[in-house]
Amino acid sequence: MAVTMNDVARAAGVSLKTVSNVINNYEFIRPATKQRVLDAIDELGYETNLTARSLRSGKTSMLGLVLADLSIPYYAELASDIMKAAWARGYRVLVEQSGNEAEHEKAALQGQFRSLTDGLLFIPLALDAEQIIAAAGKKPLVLLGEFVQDPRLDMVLIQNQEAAAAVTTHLLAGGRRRIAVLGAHDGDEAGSNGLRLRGYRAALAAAGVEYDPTLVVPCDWRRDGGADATARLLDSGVEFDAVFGLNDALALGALHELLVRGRNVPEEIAVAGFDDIDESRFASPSLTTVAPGRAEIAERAVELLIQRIESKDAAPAVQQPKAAFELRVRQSAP
Amino acid sequence: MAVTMNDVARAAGVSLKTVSNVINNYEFIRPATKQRVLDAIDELGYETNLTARSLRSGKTSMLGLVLADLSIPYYAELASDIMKAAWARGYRVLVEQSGNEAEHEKAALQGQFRSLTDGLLFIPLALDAEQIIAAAGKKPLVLLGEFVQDPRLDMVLIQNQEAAAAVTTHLLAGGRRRIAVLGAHDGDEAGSNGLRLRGYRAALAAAGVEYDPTLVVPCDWRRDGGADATARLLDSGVEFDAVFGLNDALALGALHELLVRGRNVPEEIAVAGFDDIDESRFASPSLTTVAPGRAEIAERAVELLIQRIESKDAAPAVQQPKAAFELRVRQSAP
DNA sequence: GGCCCTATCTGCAACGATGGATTCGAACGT
DNA sequence: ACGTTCGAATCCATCGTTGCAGATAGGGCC
Repeated sequence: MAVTMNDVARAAGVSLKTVSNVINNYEFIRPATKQRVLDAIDELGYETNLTARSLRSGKTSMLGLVLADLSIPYYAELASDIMKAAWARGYRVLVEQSGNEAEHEKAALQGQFRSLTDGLLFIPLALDAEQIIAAAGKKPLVLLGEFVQDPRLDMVLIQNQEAAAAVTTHLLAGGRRRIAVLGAHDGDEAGSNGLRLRGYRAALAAAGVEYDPTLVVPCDWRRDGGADATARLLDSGVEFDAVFGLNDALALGALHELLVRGRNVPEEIAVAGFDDIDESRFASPSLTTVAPGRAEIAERAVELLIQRIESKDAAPAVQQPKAAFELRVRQSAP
Repeated sequence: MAVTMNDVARAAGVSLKTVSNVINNYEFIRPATKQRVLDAIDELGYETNLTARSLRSGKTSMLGLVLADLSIPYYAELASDIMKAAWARGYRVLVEQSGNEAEHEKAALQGQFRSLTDGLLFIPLALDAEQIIAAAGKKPLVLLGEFVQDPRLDMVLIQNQEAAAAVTTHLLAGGRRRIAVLGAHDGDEAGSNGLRLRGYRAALAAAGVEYDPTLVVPCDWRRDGGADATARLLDSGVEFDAVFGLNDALALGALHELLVRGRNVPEEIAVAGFDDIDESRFASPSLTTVAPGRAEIAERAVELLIQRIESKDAAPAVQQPKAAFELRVRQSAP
């Protein structure tokens, strides 16, 4: 049915191995022979069977990418960047959605599906460092951005704490003193929520503003989570003059709820987010946020993973410099 | 290095084939034997090598999905749905971004990468039916939603024309008479732009409103495309009392530009879109749009493709009923 | 001229699984 | 009692490539 190397070899009057050599750019082939093989390939419409190649060579040229859900804009945009970066280096990306559930994350780390990839990019949300190390197989693994550090794991970090502090400082500079935080729990330590909350507190402390736990509202990191949390906050009667969503979706949900309730943004209440997804630029009012260096993270993570795959030396996790972040001041918090 | 079936067989004291039989749930195996094999698998941490299985069985259990770019919310949400539908049926999805370029689409249809998948889901944007038929290989192929019909191809359609007509009719019912259209070219016929434009014209005609080509503004189907087009429209001095973005991104870009320019939405100018992406619900004002039945499309397309893969009969493209659409009336065009 | 080297091409054996035929008893029917 | 059937496990070939080791033939060197 399918055309194989054997068919090409027969058509070109050479051995199967020579066809293989041509395809793999083996150095010592007479130009005439090479041309004959290429012609035969063309004529028969031969295509390499990547499955067979993988089995024999032990490489799949695919990277796994585990994230919560593609319908979340930040992950979708990050996935897009990662796919482009991988593609440019001759790798494809197999995406797996964990739905933010520990079971799925664990399954993705161990699962059969790993035998289809040469390495894994992982955005952990439910698992902590210990669990990841326990569950991880022996193939290269690079963690992305959203996590606490651990010297035993390779990871590409964003400046969660510093960037969150920058946002908070910006809000403080605008005269805000009662800044609500959406998406964290008072006491969170690990994970991006913990780190961003820490940044918030550090900025408050630096400005001599007292930290008030009643301003910290836990919720899902999604638009409706942000809207609900804001509604609860308004209903509870807690006073606040700014909202910091720990990601843009939260901030946009909050923004929506505030406007629905007739609050003026930013005059009465300022709103800021974290991520700088494309949508934020076009919100009304446009959303002040911080860009964590998404493109850079994607590039670095892919680069690091491929390096681990291709060089056999299992070097211990090198401390990567963190990606540069950039505050984007827009209308919602000028 | 990796544990193979052979190792398991040795450990369990059975033949390699018996291990294979256990894994594939072969009916006639003594419970005791089965248990011994399972124990051995567990103990050795054996994992099936999917590459080898694919080579031998000729099936990869992967579906290809070609779309323009995951950073576009509609595609990201669709991809998410598709992956879930495929997953539920035991298939994985390998996403490929075409960037909306004919070359890339063609490459995706023919490329080596197809040897990694059992079939392809394809959202064509740059290629027309002829080109697709010419480029397509012999593996199953199902086209998604955004395209004109062709009896030679399998496809799952959305009601482009009807849904666009419904949006237009809604705007007309609100008293709007000068409805600008973003994202089409006067004269477009094929593709979703053509079909949606046709729906718009049909609705105008039904209401006895004259069609004015100066209200039709071509642009990229992205937020900034919509914003730019709106800016041009405003600058040109053409009068209009509503904007219909042929997708939500366009409408959201338009909404943003209108608000920046101080126009009242919806009092002065109503805005409506097409797709009902999650973001639209949370825009301010929230966006009136039409949901084309995304979940249904995803489900149907996956189902159809898998059916084609698993039943060898190459039945000619059955005319699928189109997915049901639903108008979502919100603040931007009440 | 004999020897080694280099360029060019070939053959064999894997990679790790599955399909199909086959073997070997034990149970069954008459 | 003996052929038949059926459950349970085994054996062999095979999927389409690539790695590694040959094989062959000119050419240059001494």
